[in-house]
Amino acid sequence: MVAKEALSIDKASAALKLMGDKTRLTMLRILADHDCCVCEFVEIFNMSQPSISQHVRKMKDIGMIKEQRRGQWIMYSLNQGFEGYEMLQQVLHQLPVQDHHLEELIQKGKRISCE
Amino acid sequence: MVAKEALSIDKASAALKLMGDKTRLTMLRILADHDCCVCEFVEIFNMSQPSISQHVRKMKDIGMIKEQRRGQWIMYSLNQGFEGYEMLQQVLHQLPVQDHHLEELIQKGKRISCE
DNA sequence: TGCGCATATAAGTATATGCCTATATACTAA
DNA sequence: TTAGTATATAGGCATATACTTATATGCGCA
Repeated sequence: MVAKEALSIDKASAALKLMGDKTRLTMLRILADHDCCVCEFVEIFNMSQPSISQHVRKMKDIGMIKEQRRGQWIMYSLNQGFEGYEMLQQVLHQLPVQDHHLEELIQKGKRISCE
Repeated sequence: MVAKEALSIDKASAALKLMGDKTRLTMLRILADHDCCVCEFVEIFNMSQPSISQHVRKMKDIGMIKEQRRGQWIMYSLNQGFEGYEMLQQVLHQLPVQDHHLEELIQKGKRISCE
């Protein structure tokens, strides 16, 4: 069994800085259970689409999340290949499940499911 | 066995924001192994004393670290009673040990040990 | 008391962050 | 091609952050 490489302070602090924003942390907690697209986050956070897009971009830029286009939508998910993925998971598992946001979305008929 | 209370998003993001700074994260990683005083951090980070003092204050203000006066010095340590203590520990354990900073300090004869 | 060391606070400044509106790009479907 | 929807980018603005220097406070000891 190979010893686990420690995460550098630089990389960890960059990841933690992004996690240190309430909006992004909530997004990440949601993504821990379900993939989401930008327009769902816009509904959930009641925030402008460009704001959401910028939060998402920052997380994508450091490899924390990844995107996959599905037709018109781009679905975002946690990137299991992210170097800080284990740390991220450990943090997210200490946080309350955020399913109520998705349930609201479903009630409003706004949940995207591109099958 | 009582189920562990989840940490609120608000409290977690406040803690993560503080951890998201390279200087503070390194301080915390050091404190995971050894108590330190402000003047030691000043040596280690080669930064002005007020800067260090302000970093320390932010972490103290949210209860992440605690202080104990020992004569002339104030020793800082991780606060085991901090609500996010477990999360903090999990993050810190993913980071490389920072003992080299203390070893440099000892070589320079600047390590404080108030016995 | 008064000096020296450790730490804290105040005030100023440059940069970073997070939001907005306006606009551009990408895809779908008529 | 054109309209409609989803997302990204650009630019601007207000606030937050991280540093600095100057000064105040707290403690130990002669």
